[in-house]
This record gives sequence, structure tokens and C-alpha cells, in this order.
Amino acid sequence: MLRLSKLTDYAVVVLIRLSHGEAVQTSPGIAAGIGLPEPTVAKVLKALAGSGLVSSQRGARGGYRLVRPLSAIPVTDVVAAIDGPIALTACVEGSGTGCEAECTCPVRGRWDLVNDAVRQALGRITLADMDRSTPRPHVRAAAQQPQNLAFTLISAE
Amino acid sequence: MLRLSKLTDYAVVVLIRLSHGEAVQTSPGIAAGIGLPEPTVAKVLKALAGSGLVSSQRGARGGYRLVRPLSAIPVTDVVAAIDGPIALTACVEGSGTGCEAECTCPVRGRWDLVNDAVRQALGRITLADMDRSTPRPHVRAAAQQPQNLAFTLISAE
DNA sequence: GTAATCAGGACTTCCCAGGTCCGATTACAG
DNA sequence: CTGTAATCGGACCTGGGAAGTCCTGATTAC
Repeated sequence: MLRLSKLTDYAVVVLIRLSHGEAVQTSPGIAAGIGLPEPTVAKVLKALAGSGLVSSQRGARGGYRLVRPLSAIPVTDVVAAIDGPIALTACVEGSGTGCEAECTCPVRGRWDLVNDAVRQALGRITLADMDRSTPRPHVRAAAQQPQNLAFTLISAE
Repeated sequence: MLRLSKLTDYAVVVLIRLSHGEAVQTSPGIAAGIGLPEPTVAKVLKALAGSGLVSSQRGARGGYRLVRPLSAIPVTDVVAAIDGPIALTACVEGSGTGCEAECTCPVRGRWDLVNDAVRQALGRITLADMDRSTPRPHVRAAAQQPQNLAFTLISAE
């Protein structure tokens, strides 16, 4: 269903939570703040730290800290950090069951078209756009119909 | 990994195949033509027929027929036919484990932003764009680097 | 020195995509 | 008009991967 993993959803919540309140926050603290199991949050934070989206401080009174502001973090980066690079299809299977014949797979390579379109669409949206408490500079309509908001956002450029 | 199902991949191939050759084609015939297991192709065709992308003719000498031309079928429709409506997150879980507190889920509803962005990106690409044998009107660069092609396609409008 | 925190891996559980099957329906042939 | 064959339609089963949990080790402030 073109679904992205639940961990990515959590990652967004965690990052936004991290942008509020104290500069450095511990993983149990964040977990308690957003009402998610602690091990899961820890897993997400590890992945985010591995991708450089957050920096970690070990030891007592350690924790995680946001490196960039929310407005400098496109959704693409979060997805890439958790789910790996965006690639909607795993068409490259290697042994080529039927892709060797030129007429057999008429879309060979064409999925990149879709991949990049999605990548760009997600690259335009930052976490600041997704944070309800942040005033969104690109969009200025009412907050009741997110669909129209998105439309405005995209068509504005 | 923001992956769309393999069935959707098949659906695109099937639809393009259906646009070539005979007007009505049987599911075993298509399966043989693209080198995929017949039951799988049949399943894809059923879903496509259910969504009205193809029309089915039962009985002897029956088969499937393309309703609209490829250029009138955006990728969105294929995804919606196979995977259901595009919704990257299943945030709406009903009982609200932690989404009831107002500050608990700071992105509540904001995923629609992303959903619609993806939806629009996919809505701009039609199956004709993905068919290698069809001359693509929007893109006119060389066919060696699909990534750049996609970039051209999107940024051209 | 001690306690608190992150880092990394291995493991189990669960769900759904992927694949397969059999029954219902229709058209053609005699 | 009836029989037959070819096809669609829906239900079933299975394997892979994500989601979540736990443990041990490394690092740093107090």
C-alpha cells in the first residue's frame, strides 16, 4: 500500500519532540513524553544517530540532541535514515527471469521515474511543515483541510 | 522502505502488455507473454477489473481488454487498484493509544501533507511515460539515465 | 569508584504480501 | 436447445520481513 514503516512515523514524532523542551533529552524521557515503548524509541534514536540526524552523548547525563533545526530536515532524510534509500520497486533481481528479452519487461528502468518523483515530493516537505506547533511559512490556509494544504504547498512553487 | 507491492509492478507490466497486440487478451496469454506465473497475473487482472481499469469478458473466447489508453492512466490509479488508496501511514488506529493527549502526537494529521504530495507526484506520471516503446512527449532527453529523465519531467512543469 | 546512559547485536512474535487452488459464469458448437 | 469448454471470481494457505524485546558491553559525569 505504498506504506512506509511505522518506525519512520515514530522517528518523525521523536524528532519533533526532540526539538521542543530541553536541548539534550534521554531516550526514556522521550519515550515517556510521546507514550511509546522505550526500546522502540531507543531503536529509532540509534538509527537517527547513525544517519547524523541527531547527535548522541554517552554516559551519565547524556542523551540525544537535534543537530539541524526541523526546517532543515526534509522527510526524505528521515525515511532514508530509517528505511534506507527510497526505492519503490526491487525490480533489479539479478538473474533476470524474464527481463532479458527486450520486449518482456517493457518498463525496465522506468520505475526510476516514479522513484525520483516521490523522492522530490518528499524532499520538499520538512519536519517543520509537519509540526503542528510550528508556524508554517509555505502554507497559510486554515488547518482544517490538510489535503488542500498539501495542494497549496506543492502548487505554490 | 516505502516499497510498493510487487503486484503493482506486475500490474504496470500487464497493462502495458495489454496495450500492445490484440484488443482482448486472455490471462494465460499475457502471463506467457511477460514470463510471469499465470495465477499471479490472473490475480492482478482481477484487481484491475475490479477497479475498472480493464474490462473482463467471461466465457469461451473471453479475456481482458484495456478500457482507457495508457496515456490516460496515471500511476496513482494502478497503485490504488492494487494496493488500495495511497496512505503511507496507518496513524488512524482507532482506540488512540497515545494520540488523545494533545501534545503527545505532534504530527497528528500532518501525514496527509506527505500523502498528498506523493499522490500528486504519482498522478503526474502516466503509464505511457513508463512504456519504453511509447514516445514520451514530456521528456526528450536521452534514454540512458532515467534519473535525469525524471528530473527533467518534474522540473519542466 | 559508581551510577547512568548509549551502542550493538541476537532473538521472538506477528502480520501481510505472494502464491495457489477450486467453484461460478458465460459463450461457442453441435 | 443442450453440452462442453474456456474463462473469470472469490477463498485459502504459506513464507518472508517488519516490529518489538532483551541482553551485554562501552563510555562518561558525578
